[in-house]
Parts: sequence; structure tokens; C-alpha cells
Amino acid sequence: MDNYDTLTITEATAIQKDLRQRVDTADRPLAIRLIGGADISLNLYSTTIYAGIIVLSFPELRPVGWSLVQAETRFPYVPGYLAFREVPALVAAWKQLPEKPDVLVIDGHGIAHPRRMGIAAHFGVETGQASMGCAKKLLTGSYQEPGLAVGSYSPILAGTEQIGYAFRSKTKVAPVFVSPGHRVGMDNSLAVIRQCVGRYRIPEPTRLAHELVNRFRRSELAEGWSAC
DNA sequence: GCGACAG
DNA sequence: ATCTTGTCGC
Repeated sequence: MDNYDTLTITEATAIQKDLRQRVDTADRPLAIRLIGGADISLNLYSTTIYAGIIVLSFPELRPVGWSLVQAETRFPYVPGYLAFREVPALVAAWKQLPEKPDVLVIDGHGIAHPRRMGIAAHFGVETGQASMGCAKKLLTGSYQEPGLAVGSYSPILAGTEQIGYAFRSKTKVAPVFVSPGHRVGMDNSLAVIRQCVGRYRIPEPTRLAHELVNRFRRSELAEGWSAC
């Protein structure tokens, strides 16, 4: 229950079904002072992963610190089971943060997942922290193309159930897909991401986290915690 | 059975 | 996920 490396897909599926019963996706007033971005980086064919979390002031979106952790993963990348590969390292990076952000945006989906337990929801339930997902590609569900103007959005549907939003972060550019993780509601997830848009398609939390872990993988940064 | 398939 | 330069389009 602590090491995911030897799990079978059947066992992983059972864990997702169990975690699903504990997710809290109710909308609520969010008072955000700090927001985090989480991502991992790796070399092709390597079992070593570089996980990182960057913390930004909100709503200014200025980096205030980060946490980096190098780890080994045995669990392969299997669509629908990304959490079993990346969450352990992200949790280690999370625990290392001296001050936790109010909401963590993770690269990947929240409940926009076949069993409503994508990496962001999984991480949130496991740590008890508010989290949401922001992915570059759809995993499951369908959506109508949002208007071409920045800020446009449309719901991601799984039958009649809404599981997220397709959000246009840049005019005439492919949308990003956001969804609640834990302790963040559907509308909350959209409101948060709207306030995280900088000059690029990828919202600042995950964009900066991606940049961070890549520099870490290339040995330009050291493992551990650092303030900006 | 067939196609789809986060990072 | 990662490897990479130029090039098309607004």
C-alpha cells in the first residue's frame, strides 16, 4: 500500500475504485494565496524520474520556491494508470515543501478519467490536499470545440456526466483540459485555471513545473527544496 | 472484435 | 515523456 511498483493492473484498478469513494469534488469558495504546479521529467527508456513542484504567489504567479526529487519507478506508463508511476515521487516532493500551496495543479487529468481517478484526484485523496488536473490531451470523454477566442470553454462529457472542461488558454490554439482533483469543484477548477494563464498555451503552474523538472533532469538544478 | 489511449 | 530545425500562419 506504500509501494506501487509491483501492483498488477487488476490491483491498481481496485485501488482506484476505492479512492474514488473518498474524492471531494464539491465547489466551494477558494481563498488562494499560493498555488503549486507539479510535473515529472524522464529520459526515454529510463526508470529514473525527476519530480518537481513549483510554488507561485497568487494571483501574481511569481515563483516563491520549489521542491525537486529524483526517484525510481518500476510501474510502466499505462494510459489510465499514470498515478501509480508518478504519484510516489510527487508525494515525496510535496512532503519536502516547508509551506504548502493552497491548490496544486498537476500535469494530467483529475476526474476526467475512465474511473474518475486520474493522477490529480489520486494525489489529492492520498495527501488530503486540494488538487486539480490540467492536461494537454483528452484521455476519456468528449467535448464540443470551444469558441476560438481565449477564455472560451466547453464541458467534457462522459455520457451525461460532466467530468471537466476544455479550456481555450490562447486564441486559435488547441485547448487544455482541466478537471477537479480533490477538494476542488468543477467550476472551481475552471476559475483557477482562468487566473493562471500567462502568455503561453500551458497555464503558468504546470508550464513552470515542466521547465523546472527539465532543468533538474539536465543537472542544472539540485535535488531538495529551494526558495526563490 | 475494433479503436482509443494523460505522461 | 524525450529527441530537434526549419517553417507556416497570424
